[in-house]
Amino acid sequence: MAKKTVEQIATDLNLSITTVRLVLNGKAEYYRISVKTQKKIQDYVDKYGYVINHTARSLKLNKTDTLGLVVPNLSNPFFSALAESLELSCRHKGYQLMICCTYNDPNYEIKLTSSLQARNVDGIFIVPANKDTEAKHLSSLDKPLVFLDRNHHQTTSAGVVSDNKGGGYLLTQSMLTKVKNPIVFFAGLETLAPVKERIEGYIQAIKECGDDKQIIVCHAKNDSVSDGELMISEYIEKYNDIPQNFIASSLPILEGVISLLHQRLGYIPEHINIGAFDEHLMLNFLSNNIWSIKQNDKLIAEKALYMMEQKIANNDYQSENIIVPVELVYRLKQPIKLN
DNA sequence: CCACGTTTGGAAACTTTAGA
DNA sequence: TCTAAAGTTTCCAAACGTGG
Repeated sequence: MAKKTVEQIATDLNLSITTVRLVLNGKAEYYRISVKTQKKIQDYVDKYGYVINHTARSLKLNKTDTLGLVVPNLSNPFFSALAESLELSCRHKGYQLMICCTYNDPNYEIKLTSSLQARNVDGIFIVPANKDTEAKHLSSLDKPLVFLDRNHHQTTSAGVVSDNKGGGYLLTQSMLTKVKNPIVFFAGLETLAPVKERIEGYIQAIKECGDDKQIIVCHAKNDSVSDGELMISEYIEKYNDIPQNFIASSLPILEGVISLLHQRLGYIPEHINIGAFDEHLMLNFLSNNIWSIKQNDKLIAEKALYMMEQKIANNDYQSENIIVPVELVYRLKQPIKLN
């Protein structure tokens, strides 16, 4: 069946385009279109259907009711959770969200954002790869921008991030109450602001504990499972031992670390104390003591969308950087009681 | 310079009402 | 009953950005 345009309906019913449009857009009451006419149009639509042409609408209105989201990837569960929360928030407010992945390629990130702009999205949420790409977006895009997850401290930018330093501090401090040996920090890419901040929190907590504990930070090339594996195999080679306590700066890194331990040993030693950034239900199924920092993706999404709406509504909206609190989740294994 | 399909402000066309 | 005013319903034409 050929799709019907407003014009087609108007022609077939001997009405004007405007009248049909008003009824279709629910403005019939306001413009007091007669019930007879309304019914005529309604019956026609019930029979043949009508799908609005958003391209034409956008052409006229110069807005698409579409927002863009640029994230590094969706395999990191934090980003998929964030994308999902944002998608739900957007849907709730009548926006369609276009989700794009950079796969950690800064050049591709630039291409994606300008491509979104070319498609006339009303605004773009970006998880920027680094300070340079963030600056580039700010200077070359003229759409409202809201940065997520990473704060590179640009004065003019709007952003929503988690309290990463606080999270690192909280996590380390809590582990220290239970742990004797040093805690190793397995970190993703060092240039990423959240990683840096989490390490700062870790170092501060260790310094404050006064036990003269060692600070050990290992860096991976990237925030990926394979680089996590590589990082711990280098650690094992260097220290000729597996770490007794460690913190992973992201879930992909954690996956890499425990996956390599599993490959090498055939199991994950239960005595290892694990600290993780980003919460995941599957952590329930490890037999270790586990502390994890849960980011509030829902709140991040809500704040970010609110900010975006402010920016869309008026150009001189005062940009701000919001820091969203995190939550510590722990799973301390109780010894099994027999009898 | 038109075509695409929609939105928009302004106005035409028609109907009802009030007053004489 | 007639007329003008008021109220109601519908329509017109231009514009949006880009490719052919």
